[in-house]
Formats: sequence, C-alpha cells, structure tokens
Amino acid sequence: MSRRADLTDSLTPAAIQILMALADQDRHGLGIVDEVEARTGGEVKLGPGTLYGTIKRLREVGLIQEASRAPDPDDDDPRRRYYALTPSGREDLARAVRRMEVLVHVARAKTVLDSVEGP
Amino acid sequence: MSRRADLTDSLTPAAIQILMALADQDRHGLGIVDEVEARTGGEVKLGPGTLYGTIKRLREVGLIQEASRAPDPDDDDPRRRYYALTPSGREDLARAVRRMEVLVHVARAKTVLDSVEGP
DNA sequence: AGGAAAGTATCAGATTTCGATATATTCTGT
DNA sequence: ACAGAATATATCGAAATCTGATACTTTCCT
Repeated sequence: MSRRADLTDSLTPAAIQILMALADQDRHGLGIVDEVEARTGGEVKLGPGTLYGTIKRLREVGLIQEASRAPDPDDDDPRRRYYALTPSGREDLARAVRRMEVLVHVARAKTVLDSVEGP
Repeated sequence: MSRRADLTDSLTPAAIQILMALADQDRHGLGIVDEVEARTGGEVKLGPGTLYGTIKRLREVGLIQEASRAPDPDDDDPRRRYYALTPSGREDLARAVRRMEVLVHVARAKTVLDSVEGP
C-alpha cells in the first residue's frame, strides 16, 4: 500500500477487515461495515472515515474494484456502490491471513492462550 | 492503549509484535527486534522509531514493565534495558491472538487460502 | 407529502509508523 | 592499551492511518 511494508506488508488493519468482507461476496460500503461488525461480534466497527478512506486507497492500488451492480433485484438501491476483490486483492489478503496463522501457532507454542481466561 | 478501540481493541500491529516477542522470555530492545525478524522470517522489521516509541507507550499503559536484569551472566551488557510482559499485557495479547484465530478460521471458510499459490 | 433512514463522501485532529539522526557505551582485533 | 566497529537506547519530523463529526443527496416508509 505504501509505507507499512515493514510491519504488515502493506495491509493495514482496516484494509484487512474490508478485504475479508469482500472475500465471499461483493458488497457496498455499509454492507462491508455490517459484515465486519457481524463477523467480529461487534468488536470491530468501521466508521465512515476509515471505511471510505480505505476503500479509496484500496481502489487506487488495485486491490478492489467497483463491481458491476448485481445483487438481488428485490433489495436494491441505486445509491449503493458495490466493490469486489481483484486477484491481487485476494492474493494480498491470503498472504496477510497466512502471516496471522503463523503468529497464532507461535503464540500457542509460547502458551499465550493458556493461563488466561477467555474474553 | 487509546483510541484504536474499534479496529484492534487497542493493540496496534507494532504492539502485538513486541508483546509476542516478550511472551516466552524477557528481552531488551534490540533483542525484541531480532526475535520479531527471526520469527517472521524477515518479513517484519521494527525500526528504532517504532520500537522505542511503542515500548514507551506499552509501559505507560502497563502492558510491559522493565524487568530486573537477569539474563545469562555470560552475555550481558549494562546498556540493555530488559522488558517483561505484565499480566495485563499477557491478557491483551491473548485476546488479540484469539481475534486473529477467528479471522483465520473465517478466511478459510471463505476459501481465501485456496486458489492462491503460497508466498 | 414529508420526515426518517440509508448511503456516500470529506475534513481536521489525533495516533501510529518510519527512517534519519544523535549519542554514548561496549566489544574486537591488533 | 587503543582505535574502529558494533551495540544500544533515544528522539525528531514527515508521512500514513484511523476516527468521529459533519455534510449532502437519494430512497424508504407512513
């Protein structure tokens, strides 16, 4: 994405959440917010600033693209702008997820998840 | 930590890396950098600004604390300042790791990890 | 019709990341 | 013992990111 090459190999926390929301289906802005909130049990909430700012950046670097509007004809709203993952977006997300996977394994090896009661 | 309650429940990417480095043993600044770099296969490198800035913040909020110097008597260096996880630090790290764990599971359910060759 | 809700977007402020720079101490080889 | 290299901590400003408030328009609902 730019300068965060060292810490997260380009994907910021907000970017990861948005790409995750688009991984299984195209969504519009507020649809992304809803998916993130539902998936994280309300722990992660994207405000409008983070949402549209990040969408803009993700489009500029080609990780997402505007999708040819195609939801159910039932519920539709011409104001909505739908977004879809590009192949690059899917690859970068996969890399980020793999890195998290490794971190979780290491954390378990270091007994980080033991001796501490759940959330 | 402060304001990132929405996106990462307080732990920034740098904070997570540093807490992870301290999870199995006390380390000094550059020792943390080395552990992070080794653990991530060189993918994550903490620069001095991120390192000491984050250490300072983590101490201020009580997630780490300066440790009573106690490494091998062989290799020692009075310039070093060792840090240790506090119980709060271990709890917060565990929460962050559990969140990542969930995200990885969901990513797999969404077949993010399939159909994309490895790094 | 008319108010409420949904949707997108921008802005400024605060936070975080990052590399360059600084400074001092310790280590290493001769 | 000495000098240069390496180690170690720390700060600074710039750039990037996150966040909530605000604004505006369009669509939905009674």
